[in-house]
Amino acid sequence: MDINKIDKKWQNFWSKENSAVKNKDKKKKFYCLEMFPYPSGKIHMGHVRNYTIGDVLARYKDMNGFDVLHPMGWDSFGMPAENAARENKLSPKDWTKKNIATMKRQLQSLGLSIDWNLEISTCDETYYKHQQEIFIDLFNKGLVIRKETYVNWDPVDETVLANEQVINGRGWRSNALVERKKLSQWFFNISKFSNELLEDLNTLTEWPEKVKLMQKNWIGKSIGCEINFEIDKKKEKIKVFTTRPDTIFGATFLAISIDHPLCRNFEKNEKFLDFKKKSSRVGTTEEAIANAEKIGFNTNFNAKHPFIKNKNIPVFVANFILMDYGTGAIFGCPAHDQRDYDFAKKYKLDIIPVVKPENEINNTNQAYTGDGKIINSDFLNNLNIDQAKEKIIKEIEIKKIGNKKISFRLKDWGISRQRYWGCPIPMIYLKNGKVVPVDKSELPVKLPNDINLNSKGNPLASHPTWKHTTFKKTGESALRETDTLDTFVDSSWYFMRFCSPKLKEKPFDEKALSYWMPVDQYIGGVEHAILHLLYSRFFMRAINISNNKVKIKEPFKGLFTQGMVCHETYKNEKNQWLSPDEAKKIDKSKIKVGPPEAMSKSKKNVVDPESMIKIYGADAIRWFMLSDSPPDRDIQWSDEGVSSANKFIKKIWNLNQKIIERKDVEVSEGDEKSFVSMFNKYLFKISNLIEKFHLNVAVANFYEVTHLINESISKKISSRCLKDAQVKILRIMLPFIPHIASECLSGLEGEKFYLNNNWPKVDQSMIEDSDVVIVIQINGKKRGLLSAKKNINENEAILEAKKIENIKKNLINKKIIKNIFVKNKVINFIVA
RNA sequence: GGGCAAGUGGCGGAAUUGGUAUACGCGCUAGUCUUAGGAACUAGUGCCGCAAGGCUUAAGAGUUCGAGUCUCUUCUUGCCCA
Repeated sequence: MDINKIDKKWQNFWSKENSAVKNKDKKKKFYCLEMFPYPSGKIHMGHVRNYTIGDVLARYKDMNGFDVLHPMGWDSFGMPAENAARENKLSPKDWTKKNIATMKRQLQSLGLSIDWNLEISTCDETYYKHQQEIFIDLFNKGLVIRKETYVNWDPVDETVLANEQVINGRGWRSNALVERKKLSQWFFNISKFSNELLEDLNTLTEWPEKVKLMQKNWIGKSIGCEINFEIDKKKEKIKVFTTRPDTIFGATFLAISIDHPLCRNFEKNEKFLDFKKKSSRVGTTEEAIANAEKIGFNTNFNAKHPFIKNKNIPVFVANFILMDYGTGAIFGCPAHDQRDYDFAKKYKLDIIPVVKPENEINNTNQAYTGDGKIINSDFLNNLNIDQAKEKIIKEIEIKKIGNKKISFRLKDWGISRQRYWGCPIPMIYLKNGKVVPVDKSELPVKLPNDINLNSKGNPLASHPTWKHTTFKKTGESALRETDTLDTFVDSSWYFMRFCSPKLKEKPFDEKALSYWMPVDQYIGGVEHAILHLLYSRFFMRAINISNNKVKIKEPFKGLFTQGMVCHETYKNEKNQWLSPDEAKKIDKSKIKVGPPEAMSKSKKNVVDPESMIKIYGADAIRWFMLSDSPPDRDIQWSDEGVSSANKFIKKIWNLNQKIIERKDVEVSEGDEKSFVSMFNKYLFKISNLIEKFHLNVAVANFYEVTHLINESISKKISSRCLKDAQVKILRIMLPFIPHIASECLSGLEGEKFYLNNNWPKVDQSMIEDSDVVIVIQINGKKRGLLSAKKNINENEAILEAKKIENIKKNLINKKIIKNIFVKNKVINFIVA
């Protein structure tokens, strides 16, 4: 058996006979989608796992009579192409093309049931042209806005980073310390949908709770209120946002952001400028701010406490207040907020407790943020926190000094990137200062090929001619926007494009879209739980607004997040990482073995899928990926595991040969019947397991059923019956190990086996048992088993149970107080 | 610091509604065949014990005739947020 030959044979067959293999009478559509890869060079084991899981489902649904859409594409814009291009002297386009060719070949060598006719690539003009159209549509609907904001500036990559691209104050790719910079940027108005995106999570019943919770926290709805504080010496008021208005009587200071308008008063104040410098060194992430030392600048203004007569509280500028959260100002209640507490301690401000904990023991070295009764608060006293919030908001509204306010953590999505290898933003700047969309007839705005990637900053901006254009309507000269779109935009609608990937006139055909969408099962890594999925949910809604023929709101009906592929890590005596291959060659005593971690190039604990496929064949790799762990948990790569998968593949083949060659034997009706019964139970069980994504358990049952058939070869069972079973089991194994299953099936049934590749039907009459095994317990401990007719009644069962030797023995000299009888399951004798 | 998961043999992991804990795979042990074995096959393999038997799902309590599964407390690990 030449595994590589078999792999090739069937892969060729599938690519040629694609439509013939597909099911003929379709009942219902099924859109099976795995997250498309970034073409970084080669596929890795994570891809193998992701796409194998998806392939099992796609093939399973196909065999069950669904009209299956199972496409693949490339998320092919992005910075690595630029970096690699600089190093390799290949243009980003050529580098990307080369990688796609390699990875496509590798994916095809896995035998995936992907319809490659639908392939798309986000860096193709034919794709990004439509993205530019969508951008303009959204702009015209007011969903694209331009605003000046503070951004996270990555000084190494010279680009703007989204908050989520900043990890521990550093750029996610460059690892450079991120700076604050004020820039004019394009934004998608995602915050407009905050509440909807939050509320509609409830409709996503086929999403993991974990992911929904992460999205919920990310959107971060908080109910609070705004309060206007009067300032002495000044006419204007300070508007404060708080989620804890119930603690207003504990307010002992106001704190405003460095970017707050009131700070203009100190633009020439040396002390303030000094303070500003100090605090800009702290990052912009919430985490960095929370961990940084709290420092402040005393404005010497005083604010009037709105509920306590003649009480004034000082106004500080503080480094832990962000202008783009709430109103950029808060009232500080040190007793019940840790940041305020730290600040108050430092500047010796009053700390007035207003919430009394239910269970005493108030640690006075920190703020108390738990539940309790309100104290020291005039008309709020004795209320609990929720009651107090409600009452104080009412009071504030009556006094007309503020109002209830719902605020969200979710910010608008900044999409401008100062990069070359991305979708050009189709906007132009007119001489009169207006910014208008490019005329749709002029799309796509193409990326130039002659580009100098070694220029500082944005290569498109430094291109000599590219940005010069004319405004079609008037013919006047104009300048192009030189920023490109965040690549998250590319992946926010690719699943819509797959519904009509070749369509030239528009991004998608509405009919095709409403037929295929939503994606029935989306499969990918949990690392995209927040951003990609949230952005896609936003896009679907935005397109609902720009195109009234589209009615679908949620793009992904079902979501499955698979675990990572892990491997032990190895270090040599010099503390350098070693690859598994290198580690094998070195004396074991000289190697430090670390715990399994996600495969990563930096730790060198990677295994190359292509070389594994060459050695073991695609099926063995697929089988191993599915067998060792539940799909949603991490899996640990092991050589033993793959080699045992390989053994199993060989065993299947050998078994198949035995069945083909088996002569007819004397048949025992009883043997055959019990075989068929057991076999049908497996069929039933395995189908259920696949539906529930318990693929590793399905694999375990495949082992069992294979053993069953193997053992039955020497029994008095007709060859016709065994062959029938073998055909059925190969059919249901086909989604897992399609090459060897097809090879064996064609051996059993001839080349045309695929014309009838429906999922085998379970013979329900064969899985109903006439006998059951009842567990006999004494005082809850198992003491015996009773085989009996199904539905045996209590009296009879107890009589039979007492005849069992071990039960008799254990009941000697004991008084039975009570019998517990659960039909077909258990008898429990309670004895004194 | 907060939220959410999870904790079952030497390892990966099974276990409809509470009803035979440890399926299946790896590893290990012994044997058969072989010039050889990192091949194949057969048998065994949770722990303690010679055995009878007892114990066992992170630890401890609780509910129940009966708990891996439900409740509470503690510990540990992972993820997300701060």
